[in-house]
Amino acid sequence: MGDVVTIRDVARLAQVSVATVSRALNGQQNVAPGVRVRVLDAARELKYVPHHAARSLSSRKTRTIGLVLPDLHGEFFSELMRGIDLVAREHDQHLLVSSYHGHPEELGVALRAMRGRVDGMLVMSPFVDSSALAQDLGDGQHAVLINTHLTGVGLGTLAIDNHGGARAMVQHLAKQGFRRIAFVAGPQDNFDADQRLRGYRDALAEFLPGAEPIVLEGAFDESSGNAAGHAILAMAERPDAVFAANDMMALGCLFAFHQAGLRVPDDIAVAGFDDIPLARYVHPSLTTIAVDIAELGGLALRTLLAGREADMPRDVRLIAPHLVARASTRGARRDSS
Amino acid sequence: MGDVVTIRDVARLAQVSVATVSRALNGQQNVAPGVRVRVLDAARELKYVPHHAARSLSSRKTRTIGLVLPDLHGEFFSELMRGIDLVAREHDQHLLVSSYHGHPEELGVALRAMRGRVDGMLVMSPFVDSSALAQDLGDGQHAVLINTHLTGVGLGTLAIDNHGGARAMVQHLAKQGFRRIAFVAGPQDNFDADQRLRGYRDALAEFLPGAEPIVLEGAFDESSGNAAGHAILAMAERPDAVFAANDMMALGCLFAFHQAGLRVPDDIAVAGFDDIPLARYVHPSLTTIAVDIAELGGLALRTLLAGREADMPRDVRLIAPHLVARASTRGARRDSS
DNA sequence: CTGAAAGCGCTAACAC
DNA sequence: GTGTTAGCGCTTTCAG
Repeated sequence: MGDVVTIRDVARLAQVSVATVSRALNGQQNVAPGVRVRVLDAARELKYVPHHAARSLSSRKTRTIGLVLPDLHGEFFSELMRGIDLVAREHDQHLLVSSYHGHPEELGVALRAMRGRVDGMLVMSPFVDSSALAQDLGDGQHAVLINTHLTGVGLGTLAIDNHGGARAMVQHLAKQGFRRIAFVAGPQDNFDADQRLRGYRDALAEFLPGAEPIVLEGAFDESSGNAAGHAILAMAERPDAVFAANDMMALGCLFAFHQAGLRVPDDIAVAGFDDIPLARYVHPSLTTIAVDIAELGGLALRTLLAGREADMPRDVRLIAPHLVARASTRGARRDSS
Repeated sequence: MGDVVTIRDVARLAQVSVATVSRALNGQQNVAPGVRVRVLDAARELKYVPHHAARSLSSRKTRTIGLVLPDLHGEFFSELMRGIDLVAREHDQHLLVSSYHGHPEELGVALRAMRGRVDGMLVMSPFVDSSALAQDLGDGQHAVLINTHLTGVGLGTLAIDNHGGARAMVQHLAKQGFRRIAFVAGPQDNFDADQRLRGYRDALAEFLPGAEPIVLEGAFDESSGNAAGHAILAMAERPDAVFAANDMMALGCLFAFHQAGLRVPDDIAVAGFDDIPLARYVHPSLTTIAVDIAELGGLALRTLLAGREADMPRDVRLIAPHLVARASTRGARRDSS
């Protein structure tokens, strides 16, 4: 147990009081230059490191921010964390990570467990109904929501513009000459999935008035996408393009069509959403909507950090994704508009 | 600022002393049943949540473990964290995550910053020379190393058996009938890369005695793999198989060969290491060595947690990876041995 | 500029 | 069983 060296030891060695040590170490101005040097030397010699719990108990600051996520699976969260970590480091903040493992009912526990450990938190709750969140966030906790649908609680929110992204994709497909565009939806209780579906419907009405929406169920994973692909193959009047609510499902479709001997995009076009790394490597490469997830995370933290000084922006800020046109939707016709 | 409710408020409402509140809330036995109920009710009514910093200052426990990583990029770290998080939750531990962004010199800072914040830490330092680590870990800090080469400091280590994995791959290639097996190495200062190279050399001597090692430089990324692929294409006496030290480089090779019109595996076989998700989706699907990263992380945490009670195992425990044979190394001949 | 001292909110002896 | 009290290691008035 070598970690017994406290501020007192430093004070003794430097022949000053603990108060002076504290001031010197925290870079305050009212310390005589010579004394400061003595303190710093003593601290270095003893390898003194301030004890965090003590410091945060008395200063009421933790210099750490909490990150409450639904899960830790996959590339989305790793990218999100990376973006957050970059900004955290910039502001010398630590990151306390917690996942509630897809169980919304554990979200409250996770949030409460952060009391006294963090100065603020970033919370993500991708469920359509996040109202339970409001209670656990009720008190003066600083928080910013990520991709979470919860308004009227005075919290800032950063989210991906799913509606706009889906709209851009439908527009692209229409421009490429596709006329019967099917949509493979995501989980019903997922807010992102819901917005993408709405974007599809709205854009269809806008760019292909008269075209009927063709919506298939899906669950954001490859196998449900594959199933949707087979369902499409079995349709009497087959669509000429499929837009899946995320890339994994689009890949599932792609494989279903491959197996059936269809050529993509000649026989049928396929598009996804997210731009996962795989998207550019499959054959044909997948047209999709790219989201800068790291930016989403970084911006969320910046919002949180800024909110502690000024008033927190209470609005929903949307991150605009962009279309990445690849081979899987290369158009039959070339009507430019 | 609703978080002003302290243990005192609960004590007052429940008409007991703070000590009793503490005991009741911490589930100690010496509390009268009726009193316990009163305390619990009061706590619930006031929405009391213990203040972490205060608790850990006085109890000298933080119930959190630190995770110090070289980076947060990509699937390896996300899987590692997922495995760790699973075990952490099991033991009701929080996770403080910190990355030193590939700068070994910042590792010490990261480690020191954890003082008083964690009960122990999981540290990963993939550099061949991790000796600087020893100093910053010198005191009685509980720690377990992950994929880190540092012996003699009395710390447990969990690592992937890179040597064994590379050996298994060479054996597989030899069994498939390949005779001139080239190796695309990883960064020189990376410990995993170094061990994989050794495994290749040793296995070559073992399974194909007389065959000369053919080693190309690489940097663990796709472009260096691609460059190595082109270098191989330019060789007078071309190898019939390429084993890259990781999957991304193997993919780079694959694309180089595709571009050159070579057929894999008929003209040349390609193999990687890691089994990233992409590996099964490329064409031809990539033979590789699969590592259960989540298990690596989970086991590391278990080791850390166990070490606090019993004596920490000071040895290096190796996680055995396994061969995943796919299309990219389908053999020309069928000599079984 | 510096020191003494009062807490921060909680746990853990130690009494009763 | 329960209350009193002394810290945990640090920051922060408040004097000087």
